[in-house]
Amino acid sequence: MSDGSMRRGMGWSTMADVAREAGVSLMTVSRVYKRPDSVAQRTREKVLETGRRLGFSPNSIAGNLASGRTSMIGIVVPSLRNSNNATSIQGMADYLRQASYHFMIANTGYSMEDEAAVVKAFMQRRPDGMVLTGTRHGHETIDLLKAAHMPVVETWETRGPFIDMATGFDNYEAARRITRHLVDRGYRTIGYIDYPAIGLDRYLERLRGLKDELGSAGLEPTSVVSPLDAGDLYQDASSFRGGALGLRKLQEASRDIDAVLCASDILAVGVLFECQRQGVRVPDQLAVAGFGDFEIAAEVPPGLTTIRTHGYQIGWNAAEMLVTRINQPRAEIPLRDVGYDLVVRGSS
Amino acid sequence: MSDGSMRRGMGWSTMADVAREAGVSLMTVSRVYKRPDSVAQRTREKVLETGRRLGFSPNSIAGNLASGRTSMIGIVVPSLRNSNNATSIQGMADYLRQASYHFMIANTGYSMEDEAAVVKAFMQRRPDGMVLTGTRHGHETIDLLKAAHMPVVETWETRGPFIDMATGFDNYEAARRITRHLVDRGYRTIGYIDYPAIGLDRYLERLRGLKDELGSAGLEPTSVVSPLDAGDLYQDASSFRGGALGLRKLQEASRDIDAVLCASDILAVGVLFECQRQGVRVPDQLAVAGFGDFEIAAEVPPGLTTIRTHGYQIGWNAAEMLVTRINQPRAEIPLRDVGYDLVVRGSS
DNA sequence: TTGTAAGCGTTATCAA
DNA sequence: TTGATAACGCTTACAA
Repeated sequence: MSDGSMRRGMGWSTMADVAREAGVSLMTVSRVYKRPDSVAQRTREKVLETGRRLGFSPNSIAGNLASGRTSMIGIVVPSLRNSNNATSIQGMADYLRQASYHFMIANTGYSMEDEAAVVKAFMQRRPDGMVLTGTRHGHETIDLLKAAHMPVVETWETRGPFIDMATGFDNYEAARRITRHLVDRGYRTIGYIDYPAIGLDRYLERLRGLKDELGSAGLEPTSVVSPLDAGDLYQDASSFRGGALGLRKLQEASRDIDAVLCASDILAVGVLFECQRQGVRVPDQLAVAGFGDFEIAAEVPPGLTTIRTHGYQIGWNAAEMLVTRINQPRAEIPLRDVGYDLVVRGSS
Repeated sequence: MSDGSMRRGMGWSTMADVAREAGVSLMTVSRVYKRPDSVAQRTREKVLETGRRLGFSPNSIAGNLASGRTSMIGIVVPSLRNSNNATSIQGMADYLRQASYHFMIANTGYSMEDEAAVVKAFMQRRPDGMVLTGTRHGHETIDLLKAAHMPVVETWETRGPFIDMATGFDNYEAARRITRHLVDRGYRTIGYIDYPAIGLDRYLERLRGLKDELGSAGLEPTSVVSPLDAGDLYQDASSFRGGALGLRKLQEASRDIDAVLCASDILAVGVLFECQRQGVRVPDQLAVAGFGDFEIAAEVPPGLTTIRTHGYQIGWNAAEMLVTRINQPRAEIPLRDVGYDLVVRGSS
């Protein structure tokens, strides 16, 4: 910051100030900060030195307006507290950072109306791309994004239709896989604790996978409970308790359950805790399995059998696909399936 | 989107398009979208209807440039995966949303150089305010923010000096409080497992509090270990393992430890898991205490004694202070101490 | 209540 | 390699 360079609202010096001080044209200053190589070294150094002296910081808002590009991504997630999301957000953050993009982020609280509102609000800032969680969205949201030709990546699922691009894994197959594991291990009466949020496709897919797999094994359909409860949903963090609650519900529903599959590791760990309190031995009296392979799954005794998802990779992919498409608007970018892994531990 | 309204880079209609179609001036359209009440109802309806028809969405980039305000906040955190941060981020998100602000967020990976780079990059987008985590920052960062007269809130600590505003709690006193609890319970040889990241003031404060409290109780200084390990630090999530590792280090250092205090609940839960694996009874053979009161603290058997921090409130406060200051640049906004609570559970 | 004029600080474009 | 000029789409300030 300096002398006579104060302007209106802010106290920033501008390119014009630097240009005048350095005795070059506005455009030269612009070039120095945007594509330094396109300016002669002597000129560049003079300009940079002047810029430093004036405390100049390029105003990207102005640049955005002039160029029509913002280098900004909008990210929409159901919750900011969900550690699953956190991992994929970190993946996006890491990719975007090295690509010189920033991102704004908002949560919808699992509500489609809120999602629509967020997307609409984000659009006014003209992001270069947008990342959504899941594949189920309101018509308004979809129409808006499509009409604007906004590059969009939907995450965590691989079953379309998609607005534009997608990366994730097959929740249905993953659920079948871990169910098959339980069946192979000899468990016959498998309870399911659903995610405490309604209507998310990826959780519906998991449940469907479980049911189909049990069906093809000739087993009775499972007993399904959900610890759904407004408080839980809003807090989102409170899912250990949800798992404990779910186990109790299952126990009420039928006494002879020998395994419990949970829609997430957090729920499953809650089940393990409840078993410990009840003196139920895992896996002898009850097997437990989760979904996600969060860090705790490996650490909680006796180790939680689960499906490892690749959240970080999903985030990284999403960002990479977006940036690719931004730079090559006509590129056809196919679905990226990051897969999943069955991880067997002591709980089964 | 419509007919002849396609423009340069983007395909958006502009206020000028709407104005022409609706037969009013540009300013009237602007007013309709910014302060609807300042326009006659008939006019307003006509403009809105036209806007809808043209798929008009106000370009806030242009608005920002003209008005010198962005309604954008920059948030800088050490890690996006840390659930402690997640809670306070949610607090900010909730406040900012109702105040019609958006935010961009970036993580520094606990590095001051990265923090400086992030702050510098954010500044180019001219946010209306900035939130930093902690109170220790590089000179460059501090000078930049001060020179720009950027409203800034530092979070999670209450000991200055501050760049501008701050909200948090007294980590030193909180650590003394929970240490006193352990001492009162009769524990005499208290080990400490430090946070696996170096030089963060709030963790240094916690350790200092522990030492001072032990000192005034006339007890031997504690045995301190840190599960520090590059992998842990980078992943940040891997702290359950850090707790287990820390316990083993403590056990090697001295056999007669009867209590362990941890710099975070995650570490403490890792200790509980390790105790379970080793067959160590908690709290009979070893008491365990954490810091944070994450959801798991209440759920893990036998319940974790800990310090409840008010992360959501910290986030909410930070956002509120920022918005207040933005609207009243000369307002003196004092430190907001959200306090802490000792929560005693079965582990002690 | 509505309109006119003058920027806001950059970048695209074309020319030198 | 550098420069002149015209946008970019909106808001502020003032006028009617």
